[in-house]
Amino acid sequence: MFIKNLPHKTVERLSQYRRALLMILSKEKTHVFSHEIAQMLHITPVQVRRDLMLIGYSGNLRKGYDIKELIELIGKIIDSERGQRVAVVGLGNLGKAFISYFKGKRSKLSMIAAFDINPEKINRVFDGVPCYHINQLTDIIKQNNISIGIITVPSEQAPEIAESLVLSGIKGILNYTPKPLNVPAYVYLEEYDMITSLEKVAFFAKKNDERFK
Amino acid sequence: MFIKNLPHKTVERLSQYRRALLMILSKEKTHVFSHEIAQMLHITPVQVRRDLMLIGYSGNLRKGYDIKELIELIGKIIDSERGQRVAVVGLGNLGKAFISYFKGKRSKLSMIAAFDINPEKINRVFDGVPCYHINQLTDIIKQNNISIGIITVPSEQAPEIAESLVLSGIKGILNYTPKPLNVPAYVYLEEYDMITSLEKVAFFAKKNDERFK
DNA sequence: CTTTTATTGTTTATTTATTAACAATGATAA
DNA sequence: TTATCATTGTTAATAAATAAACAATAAAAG
Repeated sequence: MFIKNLPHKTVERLSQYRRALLMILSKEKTHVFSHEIAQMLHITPVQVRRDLMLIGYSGNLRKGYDIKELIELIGKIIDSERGQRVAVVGLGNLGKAFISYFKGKRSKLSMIAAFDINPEKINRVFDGVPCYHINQLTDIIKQNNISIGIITVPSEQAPEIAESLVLSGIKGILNYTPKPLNVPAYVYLEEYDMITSLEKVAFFAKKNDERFK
Repeated sequence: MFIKNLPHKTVERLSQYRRALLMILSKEKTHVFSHEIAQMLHITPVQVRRDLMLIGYSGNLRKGYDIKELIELIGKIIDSERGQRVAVVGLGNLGKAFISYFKGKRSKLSMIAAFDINPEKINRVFDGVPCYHINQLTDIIKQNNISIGIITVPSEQAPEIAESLVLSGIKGILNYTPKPLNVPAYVYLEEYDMITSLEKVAFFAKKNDERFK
């Protein structure tokens, strides 16, 4: 399904809507109102309705949105029809955390491989994901048509890993190291640094505190 | 130091500027141009200059910005003068990742305590951080005047942990579970979900790929 | 049958964030 | 001394994101 130029933030929220909807799906409810979704995610009902408008979904005036239908539609929009395969590079704590957290999550993404240099980890399986030596990276990625790479290695090694990933034909990179990477324009890059997040929380917590006291 | 209403994004970038500046500080350079900072972080030089304008920092027309001075000024603005203490709740892979990643990072934030329910972890020290049982959470937080909490427990437990943190007087929470939390307005809450990030990368990687092929 | 109510869908307004434009500066070279 | 150059600092313009406003609708109540 094709919708032109969905805003970045809307894409992010669609993923969150789906997650939230899956959580309440079990609870024998079949429909949900925009303000209920909004409350779950700390946003406004207008925001929700606007996003749903953008993806062309219509709810029922009296009952709200059909949960199952909406989950399905979001999938049609944000998932790739043929699925996408993912690899984690770096099986330290963060890499392991990602894999175990990913485990059992539905969706069209499948975690295919992990890479490390530690001999104790290589050729073992972690939460269903086999670990290979980093020097097999290109081969495994090409063979399995893996299109997304998650970088969780020590930051010094991040640039060379990124380069290998790009050369192996990866399409998107999620970088969890504090080292900003350079990749060609045809590779989508997202960077996240935990310390930056923490410092942001610290700043606004301090500020908030001053405001409320 | 006080600057009124620094934009959210600017605060985030200030933290990144500092990180980047600390990285190049060693390299015997004393000054840096806006376009150099920009290149490191994949943003525009104007963005950098604008942010620095907002915090009232002036560079040298010919030499650029004094790296040490700028690092110091950013510290005065985003750090709390008296420092802030941090605790991690949940010592699984993600909690451990956070602690080990945090280790050795300067800044006015100090990691004081970790909490878990696993007896094998309790009363041990991880990367310099002592682990306590969760039922000691309130006591330890109050005793040590901890103001920031990071939640890395399984998502079902997140709401009760958040509640305990709030009752213990925490000022800011960084939630890494996919369960959105509710906290009073005087507590600053930041939520991050790895799967959402991954789905976003998957979406834009797919889109990018179509555009470039 | 009419009014009230709660909701959706959409347009318009506002706010926030980014980018463009350009004057001012002062070192360097002509 | 004068012109050239690369840079900063700031204002103005644009774009992206959010929120407000409100008509349309259909169920329920009177």
